Amino acid sequence: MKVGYVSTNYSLCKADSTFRLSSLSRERVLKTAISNLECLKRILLWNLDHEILFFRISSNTVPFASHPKVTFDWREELSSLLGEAGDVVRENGIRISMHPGQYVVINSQRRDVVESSIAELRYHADLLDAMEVEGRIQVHVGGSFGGKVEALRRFETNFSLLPDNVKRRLVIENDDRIFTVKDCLSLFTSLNVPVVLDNLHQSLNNDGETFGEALDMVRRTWKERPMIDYSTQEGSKRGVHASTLDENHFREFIKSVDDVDIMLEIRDKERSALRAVEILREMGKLDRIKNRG
DNA sequence: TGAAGTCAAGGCGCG
DNA sequence: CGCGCCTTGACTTCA
Repeated sequence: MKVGYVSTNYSLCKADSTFRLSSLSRERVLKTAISNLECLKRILLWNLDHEILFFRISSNTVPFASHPKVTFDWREELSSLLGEAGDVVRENGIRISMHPGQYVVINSQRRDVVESSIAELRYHADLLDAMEVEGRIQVHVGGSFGGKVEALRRFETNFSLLPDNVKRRLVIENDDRIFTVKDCLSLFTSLNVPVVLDNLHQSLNNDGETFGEALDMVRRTWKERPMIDYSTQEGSKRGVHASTLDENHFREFIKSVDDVDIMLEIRDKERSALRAVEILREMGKLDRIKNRG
């Protein structure tokens, strides 16, 4: 199994810097993106030294890349840095995901929202294409306007509008209020899109199945090893991610799963990832680094 | 330099 | 019907 964390590394550098739309300029986008990509490469190398082989790249890497005001070719300008980061990923068997924000709503009933969602997804896929890596792009189903059945149908309809490089990379995650694992599985049946299982969301929003049953079901949607999101809740605040790894919970959790890669959605990022690596190693469940025996 | 004010975007729940 | 919430909240301006 591999363990990963999200977007940036607090002890190393910031890979998710952005700025205000009001200060948008070609120079500002490039300056920030260069700094984010240099940091990303440092993080990936640092992660290798610490046996962390899964990483979620920030959607902020190239700020405003999908905004209509960004008309220049950022891929061209950033190609060598994108290539360098991609080399680190490929040469070491690192697994990559991305998770666009709440404004990507594929099943929106508003045409303008669908269009901007497609643009944002295209940016994510283009970034991974430019890095020449096999990364997954993880989204939620979206809103429930008109009822869940209608909303799922709208997702299926709008899915056909996505560019091929997005379709190939897209995976769907169960959410904590509306769309359960079972709902996501119905989209796998119609669209062949794998399902990312989030344990915290599944515990808050399910159809009576256990976590183990949910995992068995989503496993069948993946050709490669399933990705799962792992978190626990911070106190009694519904859906709020823990500030740090609950080691006892994690240990028990790990006993119940095999053959998955685990993305930690824990707020202290690399700190918890280091602890999780230790625990997996202890339990003999940690993937070794490619080409290093 | 610290604090206050503002931020691209959607959708939902709550009052 | 308008507002706050999603977030280790962060950027930017103002004093």
